[in-house]
Formats: sequence, structure tokens, C-alpha cells
Amino acid sequence: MPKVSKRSSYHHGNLRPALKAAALELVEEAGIGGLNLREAAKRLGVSPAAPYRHFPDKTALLAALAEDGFQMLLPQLEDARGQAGEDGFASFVGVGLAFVQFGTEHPAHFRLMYGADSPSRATYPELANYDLEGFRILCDAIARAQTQGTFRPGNTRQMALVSFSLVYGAVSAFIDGQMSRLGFSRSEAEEALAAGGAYLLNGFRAAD
Amino acid sequence: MPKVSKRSSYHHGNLRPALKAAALELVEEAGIGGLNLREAAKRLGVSPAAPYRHFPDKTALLAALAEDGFQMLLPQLEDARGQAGEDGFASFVGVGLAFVQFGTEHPAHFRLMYGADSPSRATYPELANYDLEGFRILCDAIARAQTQGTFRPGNTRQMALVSFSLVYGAVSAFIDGQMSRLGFSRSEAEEALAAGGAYLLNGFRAAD
DNA sequence: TGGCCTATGTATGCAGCGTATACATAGGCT
DNA sequence: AGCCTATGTATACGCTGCATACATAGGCCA
Repeated sequence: MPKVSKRSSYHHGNLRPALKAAALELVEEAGIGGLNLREAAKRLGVSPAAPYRHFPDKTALLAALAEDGFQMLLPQLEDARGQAGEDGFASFVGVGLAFVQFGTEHPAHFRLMYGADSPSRATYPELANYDLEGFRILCDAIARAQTQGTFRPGNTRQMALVSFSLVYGAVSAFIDGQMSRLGFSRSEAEEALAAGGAYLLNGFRAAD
Repeated sequence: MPKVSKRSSYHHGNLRPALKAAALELVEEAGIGGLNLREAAKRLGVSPAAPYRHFPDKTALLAALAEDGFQMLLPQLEDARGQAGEDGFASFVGVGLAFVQFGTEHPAHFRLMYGADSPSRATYPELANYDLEGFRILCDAIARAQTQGTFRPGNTRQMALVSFSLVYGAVSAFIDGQMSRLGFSRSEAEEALAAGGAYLLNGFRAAD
């Protein structure tokens, strides 16, 4: 088995990760639909059929990228929660902000993880666990804020789903281009979300 | 110019709307990426090149569908606002609910109107007006609620953008399949959004 | 040390797709 | 009646995903 070599000839030596990187670039340039394996292979100087030695099909490559994305995101969410210490409200806000930050910084990964064209969970069951894990982190933060009396009582999962919708919508609007279609620059949109979001979140606070 | 005829032979007689309908079906079945003109033509019994007499390319067909979507949605938003009478808060809620209802009932149109693969506004400038028009309806409802003292004062556009993110995220989560990936059935998700959304919106209320 | 095994590449080809071009038809107008 | 134009068809090209058969080279064992 060849180690990481600089393409002596014939064998690339590091094709699988190189393919993922090239594919990610293509997705960033042209969207999920814009990815094509032949172009990725060409950029790496290998034949059009070479990718099929490492991925059974195109979707498998996308699924691998989605998994990479989750493995980047979930620790960031955990970190955000951890840095807030015991404070449930701060954890909640931190997790939400970390989610939005990840989405805007890694739009290609985000779409592959959550978008309509994300690989089917029926075909790639490992992705399903990541979905649930992220939501669990969010639920935990809300539950803690409720226990601490910062958040009003109420069905935690319901509150988490609404919170998720908010941050998911924000990221989607950014990367779908809807923010700019509405006339918001990146920084204007961030400012608006911070200001308006701060108002909205008061609706979750305990009454007293 | 032939009127609406039942395909005597050769000429279809009604191909343009028939193509839109067939294309919409395909998008509903397989997503925007799953649409292909040859299949649409085959279903209508015409040759693969026939669609090009009515649309310069595939994207033009998608843009026409997106425009149809806006022409369905915007009156519904206006209606929702109108049915709430002068009450700004009720208008706001009504507009939001109408938006979510439209998105879940017409996912294919919704994606074509708002998704990442929506036709470029640079190529189809008429779509840009629809974007802004919908947002204006939302802003108006918020502004009225502020004038009436139901909503707190604050930057209306910012509050509208956060509101938009919430409903956009809810619709996107539905039609991207994220709701079901998180273990929510359609009705459970609707219930959660109604309950959690009602909490959240209190954050927009005036303080007194 | 030499030869085989397997991982990883290449060559080639097929089918499906968007789409361009040239040709066919039919219905309305002069 | 006959021409014009809108709207269809026939055909072909290039690009794409992917399957199959072949090539190469590095590691392992005799």
C-alpha cells in the first residue's frame, strides 16, 4: 500500500482525500448539481474512471463530504455549549450562533448535510445519527435553561424545533442567496439577525 | 394560431402550459435536479426538441414556474393580511402562516422561487421584484403592529428579516426532509411550530 | 531475491441528457 | 389558392455517470 506520495507516475497515491477536496471545490463553485466526477478527476490528472476505485458512485462521495461536515460541526456545537459553562441560556445562544457561523463558513458542507439534495438517510444510515446528535445538543441547552429558571417551562423539543427553524432559515437564506435578493449585505443581515433575534428570544424567557 | 385542440396530430396545440405542468410534476417527483426536458417531452408525446420552441432552455422553463409560484403566493399573502383587517399583529401572524402553508403545499414552486437552484435574478430580473414584494408585505404588517403599539419599537426591516428566517427555515426544514430526519411527523412539526412560535413571538410584543 | 497478489490506476464504450440545426406540417391571412 | 409563420420532427454532438476489461506497481512470502 503506497503512502502519501507525490504522484511518482501512474498511481496518484492519495486520490481519495484529493477527490473529496476537489469535489468540495466544485460544489462551492457550482452547487451540488454542478459537481461532476469527470471534472474532479481531470483537475487531479487522473482518468475519468479513477474515482470509482474509491467511491461506488457520485452520491457516496457526497455522503462522505456530508459526514466530514458533521464531524466538523458537532464538536463546534459541543465547544460552544461547553464554553458557556453551566449557563443554559448562554449555551443556547452559543450553540445557535455556532450553527449559523458554521453554515455560512461552510456552505457546501452545510447543503450536503441538510439540504434537499443531501444523500438519503436510507442509503447512508450513519448520517441519521449526526442529525439527531446536533438536535440533542440544542435540546440539552434549552432543558438546562428551563431547569435554571431562565427559560419558561414548556415542551423542550417543540421549543428546540422552533429554534432550529430560526437558525436553519437564517443559514439557508444566506447560502441560498435570499439575503442578498432582499437587499441585505452580509454584515447588514448579520446585524439584523443579532438585533431581531435578541428581541425574539425574549419570548422564551421565564415570565417573572 | 391553433386554439386549444386535442392533438389532432403533429402539432400538440397546447404545449407550453402542458410542458410547465409536466415539468412541475417531475420537480415534485425528483427535485429540481431531477427535471429533464426529454422525459417531460416524452410524457406529452412530443419529440425531445419540441420544448425548445417554447423555452430557450431548461432554466427558462424553471423561471416560468418560479414566476407562476410568485403569482400564486403573493395574492395569498395579501389576502392573509387583508383578512386580519386593521390588526397589525394578526396580519403579521396571518402572513407568516400563509407563507408556511404555501411552502408546504407547493414545495416544488417554493424551491424554484427561493432555493439555491432558483433561476438567477441576473438572468430573470422580473423575479427580483417578486422577492421584494413579498418582503414588503411582511414589513408592512410589522410596521402596522408597531404603530398600533402591539409590537415593540425597533428597526422594522431587521425584525422582518428575523421573522422571514423563521418561516423560511420552517418551510425549508419541511421540504428538505429535516423535520422527518429529526423524528417529527408532519402534524407533530406543525404543532411544535405553532406552540413554540407563539412563545417566541412574545419577544416582539411591546413591553407594557 | 524474485515472483505473485491486490490495490489502484487507465482505456474504452454505452446510455441519458441538454441543445443546435435542418426539415416537415398545418392553420390563418392575403 | 397559396404563402407565411408557428410549431412540430429528425438527427446529431458533446458532456456526464458509470460499467467492464486491462495495466501497473508496491508489499509480501517463498
